[in-house]
Amino acid sequence: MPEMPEVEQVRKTLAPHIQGKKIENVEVYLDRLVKHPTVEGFISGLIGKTIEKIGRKGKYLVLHTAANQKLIVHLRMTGALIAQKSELEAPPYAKIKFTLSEGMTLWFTDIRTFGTLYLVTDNDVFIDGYETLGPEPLSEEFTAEYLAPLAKKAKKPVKTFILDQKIIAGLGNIYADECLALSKILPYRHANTLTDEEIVELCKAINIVIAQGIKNKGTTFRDYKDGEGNKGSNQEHLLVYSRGGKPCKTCGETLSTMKIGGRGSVFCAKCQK
DNA sequence: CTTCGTTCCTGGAAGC
DNA sequence: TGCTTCCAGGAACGAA
Repeated sequence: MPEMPEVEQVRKTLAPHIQGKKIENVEVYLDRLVKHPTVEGFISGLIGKTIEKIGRKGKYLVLHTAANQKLIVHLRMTGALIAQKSELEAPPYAKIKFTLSEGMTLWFTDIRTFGTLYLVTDNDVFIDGYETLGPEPLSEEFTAEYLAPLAKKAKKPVKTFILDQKIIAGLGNIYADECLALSKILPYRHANTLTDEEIVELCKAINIVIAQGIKNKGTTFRDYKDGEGNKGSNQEHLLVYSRGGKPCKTCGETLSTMKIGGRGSVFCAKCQK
C-alpha cells in the first residue's frame, strides 16, 4: 500500500534507470487505468518524448516528459512502476509497457487495477485530488500552526482527519495509525477535541514516522515493491499497524482493533488518550 | 457546507 | 480437502 515513503522510494529507485531516456513505444493492456486523455492520445502524446525528471507530490509520481507535459501516476493500493532491462520478460500483472531507449523498459503493474495515470499537457485537465493536495509532512508549511485551526473545525475522528489528503498529503492507513500511536492520541477522538499541545505532538509524530518510513525504504506489507522490485523494511519497526491482539511495545497491553471511517485501525487503549 | 457509506478490484486468509 | 465468504484500502462519488 504505497503511501508517501513508499512512493518516494519508488521515485528514488526509478530515477537512475529512466531519467534521460526516450520513450520509444507505449502499450496499454488495460484501458481504464488511463484517465486522461484517451488511450490513443496518451500513447501518441508520449512516444518520442524524453523522461527529463521524476518528481513526487504527496502519493503521486510526476514524470516530466516535456516543458509543458507531465505523466502523473497514482499507484493506489497495488500499483507498481518497475524498470528493468528490455530483454527480461514482463513482470506479473503488467498493465502498461513503456519501451525506453538504451534497452530499458518501464512497466506499470497492478493486481487490483485501482491505479490511475494522467498525461497532462499545458494543464489541460483539473485532476481532483492532485490539485487540492495539502502540505506534505517534513515540509516548511506543515506546522502545528497550520494544522490547529483546521483540526478545530473538523468534527470527525482524528484518524480520518489526518488521512484527508487535502489536509496532509501522503499519509495512508499504516502511517496514520503509527502517527497516532507515537503521539499517544486515540484514533477515534474527534479532531476538534485535540488540545494545542496534542496537535504539536501529532505534528512531531507525523514528521518522525514519515522520516523513519523513508529511511527504512518503505513498509512492505503485501504487495509494495520499489522501482527495482525490492521490498522495504519499515514493517519491522511498526508500533501498532497489523499488530491487533498483540502486546503494545510500550506497556504490554493487548492492542485494540476498530473500524474507523471504514479503515481497520489498531491502537493501544492504555497508552493512547 | 460537512460527514458518512459505498464502490471499484483481486488475491489471500479465514470459516464452514 | 474444497468451496464460499470476508477482508485488505485510496479516493471518487453519491447520499444524508
